[in-house]
Amino acid sequence: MTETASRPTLEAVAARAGVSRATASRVVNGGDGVREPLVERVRQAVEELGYVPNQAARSLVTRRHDAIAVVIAEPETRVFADPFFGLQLRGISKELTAHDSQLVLLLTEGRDDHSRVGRYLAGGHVDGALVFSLHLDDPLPDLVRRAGVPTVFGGRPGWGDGNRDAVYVDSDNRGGARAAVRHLVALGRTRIAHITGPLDQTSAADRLDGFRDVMPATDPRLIAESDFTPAGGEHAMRELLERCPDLDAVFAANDLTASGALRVLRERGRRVPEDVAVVGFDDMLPVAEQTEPPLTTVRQDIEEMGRLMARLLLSDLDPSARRGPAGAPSGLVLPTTLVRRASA
Amino acid sequence: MTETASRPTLEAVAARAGVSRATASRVVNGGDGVREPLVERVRQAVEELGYVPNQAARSLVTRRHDAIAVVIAEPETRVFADPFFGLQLRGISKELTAHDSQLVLLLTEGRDDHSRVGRYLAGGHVDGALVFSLHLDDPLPDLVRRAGVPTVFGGRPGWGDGNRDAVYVDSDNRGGARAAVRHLVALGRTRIAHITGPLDQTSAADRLDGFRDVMPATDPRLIAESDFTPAGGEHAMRELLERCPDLDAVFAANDLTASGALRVLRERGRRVPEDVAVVGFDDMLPVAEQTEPPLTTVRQDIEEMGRLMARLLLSDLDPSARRGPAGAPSGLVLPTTLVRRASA
DNA sequence: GCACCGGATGAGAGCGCTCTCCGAACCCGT
DNA sequence: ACGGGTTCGGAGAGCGCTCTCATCCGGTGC
Repeated sequence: MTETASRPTLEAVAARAGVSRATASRVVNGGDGVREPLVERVRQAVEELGYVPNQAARSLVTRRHDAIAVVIAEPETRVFADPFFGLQLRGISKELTAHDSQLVLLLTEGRDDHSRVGRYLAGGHVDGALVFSLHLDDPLPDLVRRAGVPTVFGGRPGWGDGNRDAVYVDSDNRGGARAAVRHLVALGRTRIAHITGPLDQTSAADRLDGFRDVMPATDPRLIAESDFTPAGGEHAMRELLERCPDLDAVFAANDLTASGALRVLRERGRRVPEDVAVVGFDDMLPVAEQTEPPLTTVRQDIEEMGRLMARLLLSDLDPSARRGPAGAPSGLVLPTTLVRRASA
Repeated sequence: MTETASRPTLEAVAARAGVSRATASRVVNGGDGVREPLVERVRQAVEELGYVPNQAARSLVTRRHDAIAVVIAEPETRVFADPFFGLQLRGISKELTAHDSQLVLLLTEGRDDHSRVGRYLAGGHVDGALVFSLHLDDPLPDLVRRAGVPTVFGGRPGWGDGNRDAVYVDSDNRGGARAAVRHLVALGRTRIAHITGPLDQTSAADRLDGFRDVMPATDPRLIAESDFTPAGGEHAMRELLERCPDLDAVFAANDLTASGALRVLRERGRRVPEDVAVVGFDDMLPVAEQTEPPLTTVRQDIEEMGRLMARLLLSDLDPSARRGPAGAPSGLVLPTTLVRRASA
């Protein structure tokens, strides 16, 4: 115990158990085809020596790494201003843990950093990748595809080039938007405005589509493009009030935007929800619960989304559960639910 | 190019460059002691073949992994409700990238999961660890120490057992709290209350200490223990108003708590900041900027904290820059700054 | 009782890399 | 030109593991 020596090897375990390295290996890897008494002896040796397999040596021969990369590409610092990724990571982590896989986190640092990620993925250091690519013009999906690593995307990637058969998990942005707007309609609102997110992101585009599904003939002046930020929400709200002073509801593409809109409405003396009903999207708790009044919004199960991505990837990697090349479900969409608070 | 064959090995590079594997290796690892023309030839071969070193093979012999673990131990889902860890991760990632190291993320799933992390760290899969352990009674620091992996802590760990010489990076919670309270004093406030965080976390304890530094003789009824949540803040604020209706300022241990307090103050008709001035802590943007009124608070440079942790760990690992065993700075405390908004 | 069979075990060959020798080549001074 | 010192480059031994194969065992059918 006092020895600073290196960790025990399989060899040592085998010696202690009085078996060959091969048998020891078999036991360590599940023990199939080894008779019980031997299994027991090896197990005990492992225990006594505190043996932990050397992953590097193992990878060298198996070419598996029991590790997957999580790539988060977001130039903005904004990324972590919201709990979104954190929750996804949590979901991913849970699933990976259950499969004894490790999570290698790759954050791209600015626009030029993509090649580093590409090189890493192509380098075969991980068994697969979960990629969060939010922008339509993001070079990342392409890069990843070329790296030839099994990949699952978080959020529907833009339909560039070869992304049509990309595997992804997304929440039902469109359906959620529909639910939100229908809720406003049910409230008797007729002049319903929409503050969009940046439309180069599929989530924002899908939410806009959902809005249009319910309000196909809406006055274009009731739609203001924005950027998912509170400041953007304020700006858009001012614009909308100017263009359409008679609006009686706002569906904001996310909670941050909604909070900005709320502020402007208050400032202009419009009561919420009496004069103007407001619905957000995301159910970003620290925001949605703290607005004045608390925000009615659309919740997505973000952690579940992460978990699902991981599960999908892992099943993709597991040869024993290989899905047919055809008919593979390439997109998985999680339901969203409306959370009623005070704002609508 | 069409071949699905495995990636090129050093052997292949060497062959193509017309040198031995050893020389190729030397070039790949910096090229010291190899003459220019050969270096060039090898570089070119690497380029042409798209050679990427097999990290597993390399680790097997060097016993380095160029990877560090980031351990985040937080039983609550709360963790990612705030951008704190995200920003730290960003800082850490930046620093690691600059050193060609990878980031392996380990999230503990509940109380019983510590042993898994301990095993992983002890397993020698990573070169070092950055550990976020927020609770005084957290078993993690102990575990990590026993795993014998070089470690830097994020946030001052509790002074349990052998933690006295733990290396950590923290922000100046105490100093920040002092600044916050001094600001309130400068505003002429005399009945200043403090809503604490959970006092089993060093950050909360340190902030309380800072409060006491400035208000040593404060009425104990002006201190309410809470839990860093908005709901907790509401509860504490109600309690405080009941006990001390004449209070004219509140220093909340974090922004979430402050937002809850703000809501109660508004509900009770106290004007902020006229009747009661409020200061928070963290400068958690989505919250602090959105409260009504916007929150005066204490900002900490979280990303820098992450970066510093990584730098510290890496320099610890780098034998060429080995610091003396004695006199090693074990704690690094980053400054905090007061951000004035409208609430105080 | 003997050839035969199937399953459990061991021997050994690598996986791709680094790094320690060593020999070869080259520099200088004389 | 030649010896002594310096580099530079190559050969080869592993790092710890998995996995194929050969081996060996006990049992079965005739």
